This record gives sequence, structure tokens and C-alpha cells, in this order.
Amino acid sequence: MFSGFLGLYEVAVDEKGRIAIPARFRQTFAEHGDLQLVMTTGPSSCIEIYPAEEFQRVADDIQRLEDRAAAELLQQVFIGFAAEAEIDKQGRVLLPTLLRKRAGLNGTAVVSGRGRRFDVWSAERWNERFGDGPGNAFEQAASAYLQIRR
Amino acid sequence: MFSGFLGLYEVAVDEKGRIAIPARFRQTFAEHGDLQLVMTTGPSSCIEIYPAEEFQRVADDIQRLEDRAAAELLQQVFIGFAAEAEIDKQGRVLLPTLLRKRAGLNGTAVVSGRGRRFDVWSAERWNERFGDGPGNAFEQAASAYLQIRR
DNA sequence: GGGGATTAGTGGGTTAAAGTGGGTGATGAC
DNA sequence: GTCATCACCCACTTTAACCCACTAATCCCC
Repeated sequence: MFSGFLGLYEVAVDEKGRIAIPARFRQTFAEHGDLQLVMTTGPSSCIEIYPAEEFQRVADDIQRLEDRAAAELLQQVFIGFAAEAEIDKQGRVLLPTLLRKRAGLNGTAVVSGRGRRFDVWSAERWNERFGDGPGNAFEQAASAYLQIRR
Repeated sequence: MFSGFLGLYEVAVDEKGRIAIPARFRQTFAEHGDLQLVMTTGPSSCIEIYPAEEFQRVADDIQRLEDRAAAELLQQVFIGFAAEAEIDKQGRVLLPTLLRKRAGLNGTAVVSGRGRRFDVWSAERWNERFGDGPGNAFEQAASAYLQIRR
């Protein structure tokens, strides 16, 4: 079985700024016996959610970068924006206001598994990138597809 | 005998968004002793269905791509859209809502064997591409045919 | 080739779980 | 003191998992 976060879900962002973590993802947390997670953001402005352990691993990787200037900068955004949280009894998390604003989240969100982490997108922005329109991510990835299909 | 998924089938998509996996294909899963499958999508917007093992193999190939930017993008679509499922006792799978939307599936679907995976198309779209109309896939592939016919 | 048996494919009911909205009281900022 | 925010909890709606039953197609034997 594929281990990690996999798949795409549409969820509601409620008045209080919470989303329900898809049950499948919650299971993955449960398997690690750890409901702690860390939210942060990256270049694509969506909210990135890591199990606490995985976040630590990435933070360590940043620390070890040869290029000190890059490391400093990365820390500033990756760790600077980060917020710890725990999944509540209803299976939800509160998304911090700052991250929510940056991601342009309100109404519906799209949750997208990325293996060791998962991303939360505003439905609107997600559509721009991955929807049917011209120049979407599939078209951009077209040449890369040719390399993995045989 | 050719091992893998082969052939073309017309199946119904029911109210709940399920399709029956053609019996021949189910046999292929049974031979591997594994009913786990992974559904995702690609450039042609149909639903692509992989045995779990094969999906893992492709995901690994993506991971290993030299071009990191391409790998990142491919992961985002290939893994981002993916959903795990198991064939139920009636031989069916539930197609996730978002994949179904992207593929424009309702009513009848066309299931098309592709060797190591198989594809599920909306009957409508499949006809546009592979039906009798002008500029269909056969015409587009005409020159490629010449390379394999001797 | 006809007729019965078997399997594939389809529809839908039931039940449990997931997802959602919102109330309430504690906490801390202004 | 007042207001906003957040944690916690309750209750409702929707969805998906599971199972049963029917119909249509296929196989096989006579």
C-alpha cells in the first residue's frame, strides 16, 4: 500500500476558519500515534501541513544546507510562518489567520495529498492551476510525462 | 498470453459514482493476489487506474527524475489527484468525486486497457477522440503506424 | 441449436462514519 | 469591563461502505 498522504478532497472552511482533515489522512496520523501537526506555507502560497516529526526532518535539512544565505532565508519563511496544532475530537484543525489570508482561503478549500505532507488550497486558486483551462499544470508537465510513461 | 490490461469495455456509472471493473481486469488483479488499486488522472483528463504496486513504481520513477522542477510538478498532479481504493465484493470501485468531475463522467463510461494500467473515459469524450470523426486518434497516429508496420 | 447453470453487471436499501454548523464558556487582549 | 478568539462539545446532514437481490449475458452440455 502507498504510505503517506494521497488524494484530493474538497472541504469546507467554516466561519471559524477550521477544516476537517480527510479521514484517510487522519488515519495516517493515527498510525504514527501522533496527532500533532505543523502548518506553514511555501512558494505556492497554499498552506502546507506536516506531521510534527516530518516537519522537524525538513527543518533539519534546511539547517544543513551548504548555502548559508539560502538556509537563513528558508528558515525565515518555513519556520517563521509555521504554527503547531492538534487535530480535535471532530477531526478538524483551526487554520491560523495569517496563513489563511496568505492562501486566500474562504468558503471551499481543496486538500491535496503530497506524500509526506499535504497542501490546502483555496478552491479558486487551485482551479486556476489545475482546472481545465489552458496552460494548466498538466500541460506544463506534458514533457515530463513522456519521461515516465513507457 | 498478453499479461496486463487489454481491451475495450462499455460500463455504466451508477448514481453513486461506481463502475464495475471488467471481469478480465479483475482476474489480472487476482493473479497478483492484490485487489488494491490507485486512481489518478493525467493530461487526457480520463481516470487512470493502476494496481497499487504499479502506481508505486511510477511514483518512484517520478521521484528519480533529474529535472527537479518537473518532478515536483508531476508529483503534484500524479500524486495530488490519486486515490486508493479496493475492489468490492461486487467487483466495483467508487470513483472519487473530483476525478469523476475532471473526466466528465456520468451515465456511460468506456474502460480501455493500456497494458500496465487502464483508463476510464466518459463515453462522450472517448467518441470525440477515438470515434469516426475527422482528425481522430487514428488519423493522428497514421505516421506512427508506418514505423511499426513492415 | 435449445435450455439450464453460472457468472457478469446493475440497482438500490441499510447502517455506520465522515463532514458540517453552531452553541457555550474560558482565556486573553484592549 | 468589554470584546474577540479559541477550545470543547453537541447535533444534524451527507456520504460512503457494505450487503442483498435482480437482470442480462455467457458458457456448457445435451
